Amino acid sequence: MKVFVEAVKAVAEENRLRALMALRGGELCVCQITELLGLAPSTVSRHMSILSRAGLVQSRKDGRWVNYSLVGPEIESEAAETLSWVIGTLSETEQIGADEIRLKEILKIDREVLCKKQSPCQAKG
Amino acid sequence: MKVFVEAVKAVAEENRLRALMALRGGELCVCQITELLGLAPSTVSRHMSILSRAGLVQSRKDGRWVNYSLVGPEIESEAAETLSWVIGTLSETEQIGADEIRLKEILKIDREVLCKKQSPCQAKG
DNA sequence: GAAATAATTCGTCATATGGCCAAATATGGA
DNA sequence: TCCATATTTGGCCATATGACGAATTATTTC
Repeated sequence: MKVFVEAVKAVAEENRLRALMALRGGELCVCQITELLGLAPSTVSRHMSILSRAGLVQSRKDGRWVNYSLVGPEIESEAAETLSWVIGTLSETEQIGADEIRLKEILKIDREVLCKKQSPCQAKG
Repeated sequence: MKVFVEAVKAVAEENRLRALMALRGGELCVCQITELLGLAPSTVSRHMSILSRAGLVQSRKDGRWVNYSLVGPEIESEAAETLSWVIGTLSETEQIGADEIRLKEILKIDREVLCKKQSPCQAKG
């Protein structure tokens, strides 16, 4: 029950749902999700860690980047079931449709450029 | 999306999940759910109104009592889908099993007696 | 090793949530 | 009408949550 509740709580938030839906097309790094959601990178990181702790996504480190992806349905768990259900049920809303379009644009941008755009001057001076 | 998120938020709470599962056997009044969950009647009422606003349960007034029941799957809505999914997925946990047993005992008690037991002396003096 | 930088963690804030009690609102019965 | 009483609503409190910016960590590159 605890595990199930944790998974349901994880998907009971609009920005996290949008992130999950965006991941349908394959893994994304934090800065790409950040760009899509229009939140601070730290906020997105926290959201992704909540999804990860709940067992809905997994992360893969790639140099300085961390890529998140959906757990596959072959992982038999309440989390994975929750994930497939959410994806199957939510599929087409206005918000998600708009996100799909914007994500395509975001994926055209080189990741380096995208990230720099977000923190144009981390060290000032 | 808003509707879906509201439904998911509604089921993302342990006591509300227990209430929903208890309603599988048919409608229950607030005092019966209160007895099962061991919370204050006002708290249970609030939980039920959250479930109701989200479209997962409906209420039927019967004299002084208010009976809540699950919305049927014939109501095609994201809320109803959420409900069937939760019920199908959560089905057997330790907590839910224990609740089933206790609910059987609770249903043996006359509703009048049960309610009086909960507020033994509303008006004092 | 030092600089750059993607991501995370920490500190803080505002708001939401879940709990209770007390008061208000129905409703049935005397 | 007045009383009893099942439920709801309002007030309050403690804790959880989501947001941000600042500081920290990890990793590549010079």
